[in-house]
Order: sequence, then structure tokens, then C-alpha cells
Amino acid sequence: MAQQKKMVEAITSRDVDFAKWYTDIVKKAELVDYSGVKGCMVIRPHGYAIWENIQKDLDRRFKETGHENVYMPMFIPESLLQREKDHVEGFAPECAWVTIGGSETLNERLCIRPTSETLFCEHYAKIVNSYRDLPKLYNQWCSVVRWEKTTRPFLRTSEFLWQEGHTLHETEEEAREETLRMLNVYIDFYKETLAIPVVAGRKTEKEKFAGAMDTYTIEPMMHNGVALQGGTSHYFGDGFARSFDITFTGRDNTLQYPFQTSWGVSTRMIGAIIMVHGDDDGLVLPPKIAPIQVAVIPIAQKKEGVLDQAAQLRSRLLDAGLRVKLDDSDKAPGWKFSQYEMLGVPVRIEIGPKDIENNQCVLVKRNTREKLVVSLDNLETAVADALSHIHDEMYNAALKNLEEKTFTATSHEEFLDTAKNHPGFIRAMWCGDSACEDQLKDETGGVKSRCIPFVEEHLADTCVCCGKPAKYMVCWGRQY
RNA sequence: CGGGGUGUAGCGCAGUUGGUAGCGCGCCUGCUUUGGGAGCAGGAUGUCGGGGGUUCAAGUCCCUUCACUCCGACCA
Repeated sequence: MAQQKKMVEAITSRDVDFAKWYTDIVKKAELVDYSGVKGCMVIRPHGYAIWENIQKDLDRRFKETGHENVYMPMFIPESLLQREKDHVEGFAPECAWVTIGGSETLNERLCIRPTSETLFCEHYAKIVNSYRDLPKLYNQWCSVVRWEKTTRPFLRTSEFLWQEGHTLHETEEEAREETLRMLNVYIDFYKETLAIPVVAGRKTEKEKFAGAMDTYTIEPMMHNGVALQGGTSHYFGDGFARSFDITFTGRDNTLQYPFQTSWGVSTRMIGAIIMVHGDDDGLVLPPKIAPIQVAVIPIAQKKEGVLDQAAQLRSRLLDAGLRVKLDDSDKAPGWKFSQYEMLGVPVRIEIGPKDIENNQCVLVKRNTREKLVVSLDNLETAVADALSHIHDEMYNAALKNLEEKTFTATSHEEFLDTAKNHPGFIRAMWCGDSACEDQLKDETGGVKSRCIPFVEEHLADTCVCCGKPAKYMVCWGRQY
């Protein structure tokens, strides 16, 4: 009874209060701490290690597709930011400014980068002269600052970590290819590394990035049916190039403007991992990015030989290339079980006197809590198999949730009814007029167009809002 | 930026008509324990978010400010 009470108190139930459950996890899984600066968070070792693993995996994918890393300044002079009209209008409301350096008031105030398009453009204008200089395939890992009104750990913070790719191309076709190539890198990464399925598509005019011609997005669905913009890839045309006077001499010896893209994902992904996979016992981490993949818990560890055996298992698993933690602290085993479940560790190995006698250990999967008795002879393969199955099971569970919470509406009435009664995505036809987007958002209290999916279906002939002929199938939903 | 809530020990909280600071967990020491958040004994820990005011006296009343959090509007 007393034990049960403690378990219940540990964390708010996901189905009772999703928002509170989220903040409970973020704190109890030791991912972040709040800082003294509004909207900024301390990313603690367990949270930062997840980010490092994400970086490693993505960075490899970027390099494989030919990109190079660079670093731009964190300050943008106001005049530079203003060179592109739509861009500055989009970001002005959330810029933080530096006006004093040392004791001197600056002649021109400096914006702390909310994104670095302008800096890349300024640099590209200097270094690109000929078609032979193209393409430029640059990426940077950095933090950016956006002065948000309301903040939540990982989902929306004043400062966040991200990567931003910025590329320049000789032709429109090449730039458009790059835009979709990088979106596909994100889609693959979400599936193969984060075990998260996404709806991918193009943003409507109303939802696209400030200054972009086309914005593509991936939209994972959280367990409660709410969407999170999980990553974007933009095609800029030659608009920025014209504003920033980036030119090159083409193959035909004429002066031309290059075509540009940008794409990014941020620490917000960690929020998605929490909200897609987590449960009432805490975090559930995809094995590929878990800072600890295997927790070895000795049972009756003061008994002769137990710790020795546990240490041997640890070093065997380390040798197999896994991230392993042996917890030989004098906490009770039950405490350790709960602790590593809270941290989301995918696999737990229990090793006690009975196991040693039988040349075995107990393997427990975090996602299903399945217990397997494993012969010590097969330790490495058993753990590797478990990790690989866990990844697949997590992906399939998330996919099932996405499918179960995706609805179709063919009439206005049906749309409003679904929006009101069924959290999730709604697939419905749209005429292309942003007035209908506004109306649906007002009527539903926040359901917006997520994207026009790459895979469209002809669900009806008319717009779900105004009844005029439909042009697109749109995926609609609420978002974080 | 609008509406609500919360700030008291590391964490979670109690604190009555104003009267000199408490509980649980955790932490430290020792012994016993160990297959789902161990037990006993002893011990340490406070600018009551900050500033101002009322009062003989303020965690408590008043003013002000800051932070966090939830719900909206804006965004990756």
C-alpha cells in the first residue's frame, strides 16, 4: 500500500493531465532545470546527452549529403536584418537587441540572431562569383533567440539549440531538389533514429516561413493527438539573393542570381520524443539516442561475486559498442528499477545470486516491461535484438496512435464535430483561400492547417469550409 | 500581451483571529537489508521569492516587483 502510494505520487498521469505530465517528466527525468532568465532552461547532462546523440546522427546524414559545417556570428546589425522585407516583418516582433557594448551606446543596435539567413546571404555575396563556386552547401549548429511570450521546456524557449542549413544553387530545379532532399533526411531521421512517424507535406501560404516561396514540414503527432512542427525545409527562390545582391557569372557568361534553401530542426525534437513515446512511469527513449541504453542492476550486491559478475556484464556490453551504466549504489533494487524507467533507459539487466547460479540474467524492456531470462552465453545478441525490437515496437505504437487519431471530414458540420470531439488530425478538402483557414481556426478554437500532404487523396469535390471547388487535401490539427 | 494558479529547508507541502519556523521525502553517520521506490537509531539544513509599508510584533495584513506554471493569441 505504502509502495503503491509512492508510485502514484511520482508523476502525474498522462491521461489525466497531459501538460502537467509533460513538465513532471521533464524535471523528474533530469532533462532540464529552470534558469534565472525568463524562458531559458538549463539542459542537464541527461538532456544534453540526448541532444549530442541527435547531433551526431544528423550531422553524419548532412555530411553524407555533401554539406559542410560553418559558424556565423550571433549578432545581426539592424540594417542587415532589414534587407529582406517579408523576413524582417516575420521576425521583428520576437527579436532581442543589444544596444550597449561595454559602456558605449552602439551606433547601430545588434539583433541576437533569431535565424541566420541574412548572415549567410551577406557572406555568400562575398564568396560566390562564378557558377563554378556553386552549389554552396553550408550548415551551422548553434543557438538562436526568439523572445517568446509563453515558454515551455523544449517546446518553446527563448533560446534554443538547433541546426540551420543554408544552401545556394545555380538553378531553381537544383534548389528545389535540395529542399526536398533535406526534408527526406529529416523524415528518415525521425523514423530510423527517433522511431517517430510523421505527416510530411507543404505549408499553406498562410503558414509558410517569412521570406520563403515554399515551406515544407514534417508533423509528428503527440500521444494526445496534438501536432508539433517537427522540422522545416524552405525553398527561397532567388528572392534573398536579389535583396542581398548575391550574383554569379553563369555558364553563358551572363550575371545571374542563385537559388536558395534553408532547413532546420531544433531541441524541440526532444519535446516530441517525450510526448510521443513517454508513459506514466516516465520517459521512454528510442534506443539509438538514449544516453544510457542498458542499465545493469545487481541484486543482493553485497553477496559474494554479484558485483564482479555485474561488472563483467557491463564491460562485455561496452565492448559490444553499447552505452551502459552499472548502478552499484546502495539504493534498493526497486528504487533503481523505477529510477531508470523514469530516465527512459530502453533495457534493464538484473543480475543476482540466483542468476549467477543458473548462468543467466533477467532482461527487461522499458517500452513493454516484458521480462526475458537470458543465458549469459548470449548476452550481447540478446541485448542487441531487444534494442532493435524496442525501436520497431516504439515506431509501430506511435504509428498506430497516428492512424487511430487521424480522421476524415467531407462536410463543414463533420469537420467541426470531429474537431470538437476527437483530438487528432483531420484530413479534409480545401479551396486554397486563407479566409477559410481563418474561419475554421476561429470556429474550432485553434485547429489550423498542418500541411498539404505529399500523398493527397480526393476526398470530396468541394472545400470543407466554403463549399467552392476544392484544390487540395489538407491535414488539419491543433499544435504545440 | 489577456485570464487563472503557485512561490516557506535540496524536493513536495502545512502554517488558524498577526505572537518568535513545522511535516514528509531526500541528505549525512552507524548497523541491519537487497528479485518493484528497505528498516531502526542518531544528525545537519531556512534572507518564508525580492523591495517597501502598517504594527510593540508580519510567513500571515497592505502596496509594489520578480520568477515559475496552466489556458488563450504568436512562433521551430
